[in-house]
Amino acid sequence: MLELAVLGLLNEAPLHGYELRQRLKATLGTFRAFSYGSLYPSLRRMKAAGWITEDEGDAAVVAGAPPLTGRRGKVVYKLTADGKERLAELLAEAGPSAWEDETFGVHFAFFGQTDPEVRVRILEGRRSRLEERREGVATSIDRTRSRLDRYTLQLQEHGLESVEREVRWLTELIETERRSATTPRAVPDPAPPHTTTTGRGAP
Amino acid sequence: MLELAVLGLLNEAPLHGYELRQRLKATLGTFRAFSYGSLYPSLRRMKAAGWITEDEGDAAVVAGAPPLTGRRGKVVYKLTADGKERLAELLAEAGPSAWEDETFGVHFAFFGQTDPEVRVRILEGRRSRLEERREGVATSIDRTRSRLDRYTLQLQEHGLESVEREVRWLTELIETERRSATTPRAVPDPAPPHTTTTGRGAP
DNA sequence: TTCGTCATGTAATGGGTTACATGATTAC
DNA sequence: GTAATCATGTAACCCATTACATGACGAA
Repeated sequence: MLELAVLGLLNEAPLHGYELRQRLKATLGTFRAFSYGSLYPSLRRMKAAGWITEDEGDAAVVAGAPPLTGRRGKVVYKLTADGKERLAELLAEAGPSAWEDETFGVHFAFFGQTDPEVRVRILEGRRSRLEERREGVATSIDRTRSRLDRYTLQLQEHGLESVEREVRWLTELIETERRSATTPRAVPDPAPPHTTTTGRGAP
Repeated sequence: MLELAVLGLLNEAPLHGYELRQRLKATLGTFRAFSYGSLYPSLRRMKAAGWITEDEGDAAVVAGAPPLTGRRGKVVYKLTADGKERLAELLAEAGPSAWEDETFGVHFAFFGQTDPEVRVRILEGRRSRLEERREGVATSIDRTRSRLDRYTLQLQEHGLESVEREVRWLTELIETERRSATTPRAVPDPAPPHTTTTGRGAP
């Protein structure tokens, strides 16, 4: 998880740990947050694995500065060739490991770096996963409605509506993906001639 | 978490492990699932703590059955007096431990056993927590909108809408709570005058 | 000079999961 | 009899969190 997120971000630009965490928050939004307590050890592991290297940052760049005792300047990390390979591998995953609750958001956040076909497969995988869940909850509600207490029922229904909402969202995304897939012209990147789909129109 | 859920369920009726897990699924719905790998050890701990006791279930009830070698009949658990006390303690919590993402659903599921004032405080706590988050995400989106890639933006907006939706839900719940608090008459159960959101219309 | 925030890190702990192992009971 | 599902449990692991410790740097 963190692995994909870090590799994905570093593939856009070299960053140091602190910065990385801010970007993580900004990129994943409500979806997930990571603490330094997991970030730094993770960076260490990834460095050991040869996926990233430390690139001297600001602090050390001060040229002939006296040999700093502690040497605690910023440590800027960047991807190695192996790291890019590893990232490609992670981005190519199109199974449950990409569409389960804990992982989907991170994979989605890096769809910009993901193969279009993989994107669609992940979106569809998640959608059918959620559809199953919707059926399960819906029948569970129907079976037990009368016995359920007021609050439990409310919780079930809110959950059900959340799932339904996400299914609709996914369906829209899938349609958009298909349209741009069958229209290989244009759509080279997010900023096409005019505003395109960026539109936050009425629901 | 599991602790509250288990105590809450056992307070409604004695159950054995397997049953407990089914009920857990049915009660928490989309919100959370627990595996046996956490359930059974948890039961063992709670037994050691004196909150629950094993009550002979079906298998052992078979009267003068020959001394079963393994003796692996169902083990029905029930609350002890200490367990009820512990449950009351957990249900009285009205701080972050009750309204954070991971915990709120479980607390909400047992609102039926929770003091009305605590209910409102938890609902309000969660709502203001979510409102903060909403502000954070909203400004983050505005600040970075132009730089964000298509998918990241989509993820942010979906997240934002989810948060806004939950805030509205909470607001409705809070109002309902207040109404029944100031109108001690009636309201012994769900059946409201108009169907509100219960509507599960055509697919 | 003191406060906030930038910046890096470790140790202890936590709360679960997966995979495995076992066996009883029920339905066909 | 055999498959499904009910039923209980353990061991190994995972991925993170919290709390702590340290220190540089800029602004008030």
